[in-house]
Amino acid sequence: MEIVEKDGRPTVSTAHAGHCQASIKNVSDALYVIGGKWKLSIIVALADSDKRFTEIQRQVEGISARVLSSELKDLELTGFIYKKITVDPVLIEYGLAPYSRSLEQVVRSLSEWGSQHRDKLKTDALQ
Amino acid sequence: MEIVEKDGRPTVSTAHAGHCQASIKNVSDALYVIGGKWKLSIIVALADSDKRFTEIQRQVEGISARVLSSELKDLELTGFIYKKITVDPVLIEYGLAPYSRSLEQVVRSLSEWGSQHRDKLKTDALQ
DNA sequence: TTGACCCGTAACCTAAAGGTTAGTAACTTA
DNA sequence: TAAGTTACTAACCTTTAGGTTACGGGTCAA
Repeated sequence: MEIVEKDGRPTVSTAHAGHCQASIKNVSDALYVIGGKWKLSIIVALADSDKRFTEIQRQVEGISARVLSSELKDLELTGFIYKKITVDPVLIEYGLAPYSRSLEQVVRSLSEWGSQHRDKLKTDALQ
Repeated sequence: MEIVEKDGRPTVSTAHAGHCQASIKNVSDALYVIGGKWKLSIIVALADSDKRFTEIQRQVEGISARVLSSELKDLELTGFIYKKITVDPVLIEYGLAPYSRSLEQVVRSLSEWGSQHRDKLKTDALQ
C-alpha cells in the first residue's frame, strides 16, 4: 500500500487499513454463515429449550415448513443444532449444540441494537 | 443426530417464552436493517476515516459500482452515513454519521465471531 | 375409522438482491 | 489535446432466497 499526500491532506495509515480490511472480512464471513433471514431466530428460539418442529414454526413467526426444514438441515450441518429422536414415544426434537453458545455475544448485541433501533424509529416518527 | 430412549411426556416451559419472542423480533429487525451482504462492510470501511467512492470500492472487495451506489444511498437515508461535497477542489466523500457508532458492539462481536469461526473451520479441516 | 396433529418433501413460482456491460459528464494529468 | 480518473446511472440479466401449494406417511384420540 502506498501513502500519498494530496493537497496537503493526510491519507490512510497502513496500520489501520490492515486491521480494517481484516474486520471487513470477518464481518462478511460471519454474515455469510448466520446472516440469512431465519437462522439466528431459530437459534434464539432453541436457546430457551429444546423444541419440536411445529413448536419452532409457531415461535418463529412467518417461517414456512419448507424453509424451516431446510434451515434446520443447514444449521445441523454447520454444527449449531442437533436433532434428537426418541422412540418411545416417537418424538423429534431440536436443540442447541455447544457451538451455538459461541454466538451468545453476537445475539445479545444484535438484539439490543434491534430493540434500540425500533425505539429510535418510533421517536423519530413523532418528530 | 442422536437417538434417545425416553419414556416421559415432554413439557414446554413458558417461563422465558415472552423474553425469547422479543429477542427473536429484535434480532430479525436488526438483520432486516443491516443484514445485507454489504452494508456492515461499508460501515466498517468508513469507521477508519472518511473515504471517496472508489476508495470504498477498493476496500470492500467484490462490490460493483452499481451496488455500492445504491447501498450508499440507502445508508445515507437510514442515517448511518453522510455524503460530503467539497467544491475546491471538487471532492465527494462519505463518512460515518453519529448513529453508526451505535453499531460498534454489533460490529465488534460479529468480527470476533467471524474470525473465530474461520479458525475453527481451518482446524476442523485438518482433523 | 375418521379426523386431527406431527414432520416433513417435491414441485413450482416470485421477488429481490446482486452482477455485467456500457455510457456519461466533469475534472485532471501527460 | 488526448487519455485517464472519478462518480456515478441505465438497462439488462442471473442467481437465489424464500413463499405457495399440495401431498406423503406416521401417530393418536374419540
